[in-house]
Amino acid sequence: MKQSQLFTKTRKEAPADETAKNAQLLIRAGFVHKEMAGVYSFLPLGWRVFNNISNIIRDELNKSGALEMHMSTLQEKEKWQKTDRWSDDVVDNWFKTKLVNGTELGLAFTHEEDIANIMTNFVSSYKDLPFYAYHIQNKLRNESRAKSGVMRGREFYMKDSYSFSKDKQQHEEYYEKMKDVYMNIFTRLGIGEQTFITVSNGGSFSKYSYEFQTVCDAGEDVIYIDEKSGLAINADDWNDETVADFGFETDKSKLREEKSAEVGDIYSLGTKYSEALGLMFNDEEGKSQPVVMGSYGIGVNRLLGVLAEVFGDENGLVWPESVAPFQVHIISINEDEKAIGLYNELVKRGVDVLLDDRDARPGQKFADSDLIGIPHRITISSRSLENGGYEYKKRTEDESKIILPEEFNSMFTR
RNA sequence: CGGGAUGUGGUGUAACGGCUAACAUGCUCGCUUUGGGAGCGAGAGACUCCGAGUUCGAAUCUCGGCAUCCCGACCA
Repeated sequence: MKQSQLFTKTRKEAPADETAKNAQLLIRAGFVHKEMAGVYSFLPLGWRVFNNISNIIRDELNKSGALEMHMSTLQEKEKWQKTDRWSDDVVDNWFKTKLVNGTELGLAFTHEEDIANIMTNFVSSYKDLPFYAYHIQNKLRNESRAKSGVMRGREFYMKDSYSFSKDKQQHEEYYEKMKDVYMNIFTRLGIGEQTFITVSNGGSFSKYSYEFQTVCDAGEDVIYIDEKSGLAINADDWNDETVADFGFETDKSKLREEKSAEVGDIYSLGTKYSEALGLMFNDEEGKSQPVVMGSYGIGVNRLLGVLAEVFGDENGLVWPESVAPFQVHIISINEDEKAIGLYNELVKRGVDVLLDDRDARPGQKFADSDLIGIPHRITISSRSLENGGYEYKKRTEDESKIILPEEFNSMFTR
């Protein structure tokens, strides 16, 4: 894409009402627009990153055997009454609305009820199990307090997967596999090093569940990391029994304490939803049994915020290669012809390139490039050409070097 | 939902109860400039969040509302 066509602009200063680093950088660089507290729109650059994150998640989930689908945001009251989650006394963050005829509807804050109900149409035998589905879509929660920029909003995006199994054992197989699938995702997103599988309480369904916590100053959680096992425990769930069950060091001070942001979680749901919504199958003996369910979430926009938090520096955003809005930023300094030539060549090779062809001064182009945070920068100027080629610099490095045009042939493969 | 704070051109800030609400940045035009957010000049851009009240006089004080941020509670 040519930057002269990019309608968003960078800003020198962040709005005074944003204190979170992620929101400050994302707004300054033109990735998101704040609609209201806890509600952000994605602008072209931000949406590219969002989709790159989504696609990595998709890829890994598809490999795990899950199938992507999409559910509705408008939800019928009746389904939620079956699990006793309609009442505002039980779930206090519903957004509810009405049809013109007065029928009450809810705007989905999660989708367990919906998917369990949908699957009643397709499950009747143990031979239908197991199977896995997922969706990536917005969820609406009437949070009493939005905070941390794009990391905790009232409208946000989640990837949620659901597993449907005939028994606990079958369920455990996929559940355990998801730990690896999730860590693969976070590794590909560039935060594998700082993301820890974290023991948490399992709610009413099972004794324990697992969260995926990324070490991050802007996080809302505190975790204790056992460096030896690589496993962490959520500070909220620190108790003698859990510590013993997982063999954690009993002396808290010997563990590494970090602030962290929850980027994913995996839950065993048991048969709570299947029983309530009638998601049953006939087992080998022809006896009716409830399906054993699991749910597995990843916060997509939260990840985008976490990446901005974890990698952003004093000059702006620093995107990992795997999710950057573009792989290469070409900056032309009065050498548009040569720059367009390289641009066309790279585009032909399938590289995502942003070409700064604006009529702007070099200083501004460099500053904008740093702020936007594309991993590779190529400067084409009379100076670089005199030195025999193009000037190349990584966003994460301070020094640039001259690279000959032909050397680019082997570079920039995502 | 409890507690605290703040609302002034697009953005960031200033202004004692008293002149035509100031400065920077961004934007437009002209000239000059061209390797780290250029310089000079000329412009456009505000019912000071909304509504009441106090006062001769309100951006400024009081009350109410709305909005935003922060701490806490909540986070299926």
